[in-house]
Amino acid sequence: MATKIFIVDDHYMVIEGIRSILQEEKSIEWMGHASTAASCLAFLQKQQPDIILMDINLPDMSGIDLCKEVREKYPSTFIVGLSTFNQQSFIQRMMENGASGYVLKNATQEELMEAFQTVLKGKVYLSDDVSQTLRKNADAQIPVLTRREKEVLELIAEGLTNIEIASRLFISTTTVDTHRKNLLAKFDVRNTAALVKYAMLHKLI
Amino acid sequence: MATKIFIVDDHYMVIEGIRSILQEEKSIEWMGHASTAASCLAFLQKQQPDIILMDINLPDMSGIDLCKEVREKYPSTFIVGLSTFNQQSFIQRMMENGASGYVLKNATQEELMEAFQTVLKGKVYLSDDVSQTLRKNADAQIPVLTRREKEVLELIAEGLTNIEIASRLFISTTTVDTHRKNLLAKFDVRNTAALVKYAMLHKLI
DNA sequence: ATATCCCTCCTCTTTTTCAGTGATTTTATT
DNA sequence: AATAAAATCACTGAAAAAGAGGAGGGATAT
Repeated sequence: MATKIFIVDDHYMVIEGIRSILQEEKSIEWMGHASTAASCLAFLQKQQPDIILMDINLPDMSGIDLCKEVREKYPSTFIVGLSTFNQQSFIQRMMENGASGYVLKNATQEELMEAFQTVLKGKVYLSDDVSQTLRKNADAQIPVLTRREKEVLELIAEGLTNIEIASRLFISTTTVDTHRKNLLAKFDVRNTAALVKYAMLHKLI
Repeated sequence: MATKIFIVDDHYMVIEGIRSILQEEKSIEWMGHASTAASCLAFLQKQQPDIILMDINLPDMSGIDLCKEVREKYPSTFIVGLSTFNQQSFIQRMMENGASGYVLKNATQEELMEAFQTVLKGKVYLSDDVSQTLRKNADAQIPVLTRREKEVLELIAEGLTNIEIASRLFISTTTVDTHRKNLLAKFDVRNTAALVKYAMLHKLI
């Protein structure tokens, strides 16, 4: 039985590329593609592929969040993350949300096929570059932020002062200050500038 | 005579996608592709295509800088920027550096062909989404930074204080402060946090 | 029930940034 | 050689953030 593959990516060129790569593979059944998270979810209500190749940058929802939702609703469908970004923060969060693999958009046909075979066995597939990135930054785990910390972080990055943030969130300025200090500690940085850079780098804001 | 096309992009899937899209076009001659700026420049020493489709994210050099270099050395070759990012900062800087067009990676075959035809006539082609983005942010031009301002900005984002930056650059702290103030003014922001966010957003650091 | 995490609030001191003005010297550019 | 742009330095005062420490209440999970 052929493996049913579905793609979620908003770039026509990438879709065409994958289609062209998989065309001659007899063991693959191309089920189609979606360019938004919404249309992906709509498709899944009718049919379930074996594997979804999922871009992490989608117009309506983050692929990272979509991954979580799909895994919860359709646990029998495996998800392989697909991205141009070889960054541990993305990979880590994608895997945390139930992805079975992660490949980059420069993956070859062989890599892609190997990823599918590995994932179907219930194992995890990471391309060489990706697993290298993970190993390299094994110590530098991205910190997990609380709901409040995220809110404060976003307002900080927008340029608001503690006083302004406090009045926006209806809390005391000292509380905002505490959150700020916790953020600095979690990210292991010395000041706001480095904090914002770090957060932007890992797409936390 | 067929139009000679060359692609610079480090993503195999995108290359395959474009090749597949252009395959049936008789008017197009596919000259090949490069996945790094270096191999692109090496190729150009031997052959000159009519149009280069150039990704702005390359492993060894920014496509924006590569664009400038190629335009200076080979003025008869037109360049069309290619990116997933529909951001005015990228588009603007690409065009400033001599690109004749800018298309997104979700461009259709028709758009691509239209882009080529327009560019060959010496005109500028921007896909609908892109020109819309430019119009929308016509007022919010990204500021041009001086060499020193860039240096200071980078050190600020790394979390250094004025005193540290001063000693790193062998200048007075008041000078650093002046650069800092100029940066805030140019970006029209109130503090470091917003400055760093803005700079990261537009990939200036 | 008790341990843990999150959110909340407080004081005090030191350091850094922000705002406003003004000015001199280099370095390009025409 | 003239002009413009960039880089350099300085002073003052106000505002904000960073550093250190302590503390209580509420939710949740084991």
